[in-house]
Amino acid sequence: MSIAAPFGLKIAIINRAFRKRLDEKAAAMGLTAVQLRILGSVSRLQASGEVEIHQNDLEQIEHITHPAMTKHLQHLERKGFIRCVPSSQDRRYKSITCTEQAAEIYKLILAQDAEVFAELCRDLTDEQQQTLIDLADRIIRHIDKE
Amino acid sequence: MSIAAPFGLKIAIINRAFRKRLDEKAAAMGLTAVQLRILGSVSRLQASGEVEIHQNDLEQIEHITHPAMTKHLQHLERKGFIRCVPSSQDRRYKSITCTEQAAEIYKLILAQDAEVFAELCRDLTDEQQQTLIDLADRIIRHIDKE
DNA sequence: GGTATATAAGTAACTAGTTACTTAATTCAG
DNA sequence: CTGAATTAAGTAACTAGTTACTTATATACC
Repeated sequence: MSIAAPFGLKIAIINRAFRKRLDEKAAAMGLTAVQLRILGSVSRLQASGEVEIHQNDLEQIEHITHPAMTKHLQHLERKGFIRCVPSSQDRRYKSITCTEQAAEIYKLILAQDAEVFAELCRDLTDEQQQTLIDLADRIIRHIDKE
Repeated sequence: MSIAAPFGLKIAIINRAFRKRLDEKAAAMGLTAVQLRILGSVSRLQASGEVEIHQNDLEQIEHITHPAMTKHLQHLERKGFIRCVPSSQDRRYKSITCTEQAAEIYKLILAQDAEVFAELCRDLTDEQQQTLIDLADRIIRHIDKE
């Protein structure tokens, strides 16, 4: 039944399955999958010594549009995971920082994402899993070219 | 940048890119990508001689939850693409039929999905494209097992 | 026949995403 | 130095998806 389906549907099905499983793990922190992933990116950039993190940067990393990211950051700020202040250099930018409780969260999100991946791809060999990742990367590179 | 990203993010990025492109094609008929896909499933079931099509069946095919499907069908009915009547056998079910204008739409959605697939996977060989489809099918089979 | 259970569908309230538009700060041309 | 173009962020209104709950019909057991 799923086998004859259009590819767009297959991607949508896998995407929903992935998010559902990650949502369950993220709920333990009072977050959703997407919020946790964004928080992870802030955490990683901060740990890597980035001078200032802007909403703009996160939009490019997550491939999310402006209004969506605005809402995610408002949720994260309201829950006390991040803090946003206008940049002193250019007051159009807002400078985003993690609070202490979120400092090393990027390790957690990476681990949990890997768990869900392993769960969904249990029927695939290690080699097939790596092939899948490579193919996905190639498609994303193509998307980024445009 | 995308290369080091968690796999869940990669799937989400590809899913959004796919839906955006399909949305643009579907807009020519006054529909969204998801609505067009559901209409295609109704059309295909009807053409294959299914006795009665229920909301239930469509939810399983599309892997969509009940409330989401309820809204999609309401949109499709309001726009005149489908018609819903209570089944005479069991009045809990609603029996869904395409109007004439939607009769062979499943061919259109298949063609447009294939176009978007080809566009996104332009940098992949035919063999790699087939591998991708096979791996996706295997993951979906695993999801269905649960 | 009458009550308990199961099942199809609908509703409420929420997060996630989109396009189109507005606001505010900066930059650059004259 | 002023005014136009650029750019970061926010808002409005919408579709898409979720969980949790309600309603209504049908079945099954007594």
